[in-house]
Amino acid sequence: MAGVERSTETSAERKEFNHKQVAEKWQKEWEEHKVFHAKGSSKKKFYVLEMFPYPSAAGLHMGHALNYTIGDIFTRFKIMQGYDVLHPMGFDSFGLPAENAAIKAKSHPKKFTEDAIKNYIKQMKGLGLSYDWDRMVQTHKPDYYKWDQWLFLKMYEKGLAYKKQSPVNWCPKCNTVLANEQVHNGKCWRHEDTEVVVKNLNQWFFKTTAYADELYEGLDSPELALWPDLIKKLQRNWIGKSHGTEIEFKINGESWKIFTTRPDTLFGVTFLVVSAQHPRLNELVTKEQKAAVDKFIDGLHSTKQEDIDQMEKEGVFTGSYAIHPFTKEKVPVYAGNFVLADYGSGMVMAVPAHDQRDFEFAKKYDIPIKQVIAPTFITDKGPYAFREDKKTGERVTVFGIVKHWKDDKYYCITWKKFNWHTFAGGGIEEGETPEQAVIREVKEETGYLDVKSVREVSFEVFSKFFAPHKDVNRATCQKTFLVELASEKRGKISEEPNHEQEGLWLDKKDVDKYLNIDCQNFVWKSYLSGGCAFTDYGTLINSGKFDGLASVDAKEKITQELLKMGIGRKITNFRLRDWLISRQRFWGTPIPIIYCDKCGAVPVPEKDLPVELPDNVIFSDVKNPLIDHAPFTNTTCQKCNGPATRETDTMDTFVNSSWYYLRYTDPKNEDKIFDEKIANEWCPVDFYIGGKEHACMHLIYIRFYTKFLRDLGLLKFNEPAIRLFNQGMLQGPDGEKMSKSKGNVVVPEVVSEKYGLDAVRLFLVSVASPDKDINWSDKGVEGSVRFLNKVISYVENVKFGETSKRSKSKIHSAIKEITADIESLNYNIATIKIRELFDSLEQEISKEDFEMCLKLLAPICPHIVEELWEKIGNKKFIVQSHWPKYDEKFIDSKIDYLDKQYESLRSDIFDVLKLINMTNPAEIKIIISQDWKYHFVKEFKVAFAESKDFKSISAKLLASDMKKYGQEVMKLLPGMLKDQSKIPEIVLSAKEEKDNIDERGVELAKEFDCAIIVEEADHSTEPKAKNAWPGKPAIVVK
RNA sequence: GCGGGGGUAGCAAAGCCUGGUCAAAUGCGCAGGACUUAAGAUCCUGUCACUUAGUGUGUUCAAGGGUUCAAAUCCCUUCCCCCGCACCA
Repeated sequence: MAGVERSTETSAERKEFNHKQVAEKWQKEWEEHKVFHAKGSSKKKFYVLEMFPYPSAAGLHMGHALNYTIGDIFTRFKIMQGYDVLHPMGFDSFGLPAENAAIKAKSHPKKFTEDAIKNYIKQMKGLGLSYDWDRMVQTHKPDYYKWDQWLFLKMYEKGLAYKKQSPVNWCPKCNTVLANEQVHNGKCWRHEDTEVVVKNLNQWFFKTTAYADELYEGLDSPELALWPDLIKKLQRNWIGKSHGTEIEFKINGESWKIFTTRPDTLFGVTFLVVSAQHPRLNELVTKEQKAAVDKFIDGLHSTKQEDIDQMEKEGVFTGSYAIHPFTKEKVPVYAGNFVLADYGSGMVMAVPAHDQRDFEFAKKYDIPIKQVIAPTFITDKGPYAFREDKKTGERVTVFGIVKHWKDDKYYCITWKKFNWHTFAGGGIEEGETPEQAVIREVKEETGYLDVKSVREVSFEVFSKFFAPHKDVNRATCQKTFLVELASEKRGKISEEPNHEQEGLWLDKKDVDKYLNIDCQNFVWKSYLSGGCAFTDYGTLINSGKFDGLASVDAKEKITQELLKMGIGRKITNFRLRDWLISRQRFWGTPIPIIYCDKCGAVPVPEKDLPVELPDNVIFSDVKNPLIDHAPFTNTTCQKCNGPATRETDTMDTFVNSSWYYLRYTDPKNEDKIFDEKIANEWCPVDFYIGGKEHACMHLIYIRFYTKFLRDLGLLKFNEPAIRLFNQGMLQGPDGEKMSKSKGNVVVPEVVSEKYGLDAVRLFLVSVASPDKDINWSDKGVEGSVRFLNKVISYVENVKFGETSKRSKSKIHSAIKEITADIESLNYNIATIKIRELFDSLEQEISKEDFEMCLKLLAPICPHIVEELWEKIGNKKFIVQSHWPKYDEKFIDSKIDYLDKQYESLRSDIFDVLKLINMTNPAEIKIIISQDWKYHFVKEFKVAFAESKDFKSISAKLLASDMKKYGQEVMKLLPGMLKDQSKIPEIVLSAKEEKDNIDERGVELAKEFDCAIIVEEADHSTEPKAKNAWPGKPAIVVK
């Protein structure tokens, strides 16, 4: 342990380069020179935004650091590219934790909040993040939430803010409303013995559903093209647009609506279910059923999620019947616990045959199940594929799943001629019932005579195929029965050409493998499962004039018919609900509404905003202190001047974060929420970074607000951000989420003190792609420290002069790749390339070229790089220098290839030395391949590109000058064809290869401490010379 | 149940979209060597297995199948892990 301890100390300090001082020095310099101030004057603007934090008392953690580093790197990159970058930070400072702390300490949440903010700012500044601090917003300040209230009034004006009854979690002991997070397993977080109850309270809502369609359709718009697909999918799901049909059922003469996405199953309706919470439920309950229904409703405990999850589908008959719009049959109406009151119309039609949930319900309450959709199998491949050009003959068939009299075995039949594996069965004859037919068929085909019982299993199934021997299509409707045998008593198999059939008994588990016809398999599975709903599409049966239609067509036709009858219409439904913004809490934006006995709810006039939270309140743990705070609540009505009281509910904190990105553009405006011109210049945000956990809340709300503000005429765009990025989570070294209880929390200050801030930054972005979760690793950071030390010592020893061609090529291709990698957020790849670049630098380099390298590292390790930048004699900040541009003319792929070749030569020499166990060779001879082989490879590649056939390639090659080397060529060819890795990607010439190795001769001689001789095979006397190959010289060690 | 993301060498993690240059970048770990009185640091080498005066062979990218001259990469099936949503009619 002691050794480890020492090692890190020395590694961080050995260069007499005090990381901490360097970091502080440059942070100060940047601040003094206002390096990160957005000017707003330039045309080339860029807006980088990270989701602002809730300032928790625990302070900034490493995960924040990762999140902000991602944005910081991008910001610096964009500044260097010459953009005027807006990169602000602020605080989402209303929220429960501060209020809870205040309750505990009998203090004010403002104090906790502002202390936490101070701490956050200090920490963030300590991380050297590139924020324009002059633009900070804090949502708990009246000059900010004033505009929340203003927006509320605007929504109220447009009818988008409204009040209605809604259930909330209520703790009877606390006598207060609880947030969802405060409910633990259905109990109050402070009273573990107290059940939370659901209470209906009058609550404020924002009508997000007014924009549901646009929010949904917008996901496909080009404006969100750069949002991650994942987020868009989550939102799509959340908004949940579904198309369906609304149908009216008459119940007791009244009209009741239901919503369905499957109007094609309408004829299968055997009951209706109304939500137990339906406001009009009572109208349906008859006197006789009242007691039962009341009992049922009392039995429903709460609407808490945990309970709902485990709840069985239950219901009770209301006593009323609905009239089926087509069949005019009476179908019973049930009240059920599984129907949502606020989705659709709070009532559903139940089709047990084709909906699993309805199926279970029907089984439980013994309600008839009526099949109206037949599973349909159309053979579309092979000789029996259904043919449009042939006539179709329809017939009804019966099949028997024949069960053994003793064992759990089933009788199956092979139709040799067709290679069909089926159960026994066939057509129905004149005058037969299906049961009679199946018994007859079974007897004929199996020979068994002693049938114990017959019962229909599975659905009627349709299949369509072509019968080649009859030259017609067959469309069959198949009924399936379980036929149980009583004994082995057997007669003659009488089916006519019985030599074409072969029957056998199969174990239950083998049947499905044996059957090779889809519809037979379907009925078998259906029999095994003991029955379940068939929920797929198929062909309509038992549906009057709609029989024979496919589901898809039937949906349309049935809806049309209902429309004609005036009792149905096509509608679109959304899962998205209106946004409940009321919070029975103190620490939030007060809702600017007053209540007057005479005038009701009256909005506070704009000129009286903000409605401020009072400072001198007394917190108790019982309820929102605003309620008893007379100076706040008592007011006068704007309309009648009579006495009135203020709304004491505050707004959900998501309200505050739904438009903050706009306020940053004009944070100090006292007259307006923001200046439209400025906001429209900066926005939408070019690059928005935050966690994916916000997919369905914050990111929906912020889109909603953007659209609302657009409709107020304040914005000229539809979506808040052009590009969205979801960073991964940083986990502890153990791969677990960091938490105090697990003791795996990594604190930014502590580690940057130990390893240096830039090393930590480098590590954070080099472990993995920033959108993946990563694990903290001390060892990993040490690796980053090592690399930075190398860079520092390189600068100490570098000789500025000429850059070699090789380095030049490397630098320019690095610039090209790294620029693209940073742009696309592949920071991890960028860091690897930066490491490779610095590792490849030679002692001598031109100053300009080295500066380009340094710039590439600047966004990731800004402090050290700034220091080195100064050290090599630069005045202006490196962040304000220009991002390097690559020049294609310096990039030489040949150099790369020669480098690779050289590397492999070195490693081959190592191999040989190791193999012959020689440590001090006297001489190493490197023999470059014969000249003709280069031609051979070149010509081979040409021939190979045309054809991969051995004969044609060899013919082509032997027709050329290669004929001279025919014997060798023919020896080499098969190998090259077999293993194409032997084909060099670039073929140079013997001379170029020799020059390359000659050039490196000194290096090699030094490395192996011996004489290096390079010669060409054509002039070599070594027998090994013949082994040489283009790109792979022969090696002889002495 | 629905939806999403994954499974790559001791570990972490690239590669997959756009198949060949992939026994697979890079970092960590580990081993050997150089330097050193020594340790640390640094540098070099190796790190799937076997084999050899050599650049070879074998078996690998969760498992199985398929497409292809060629598969970590494309298609199908199965298994496992993670994460969202959850009675949405």
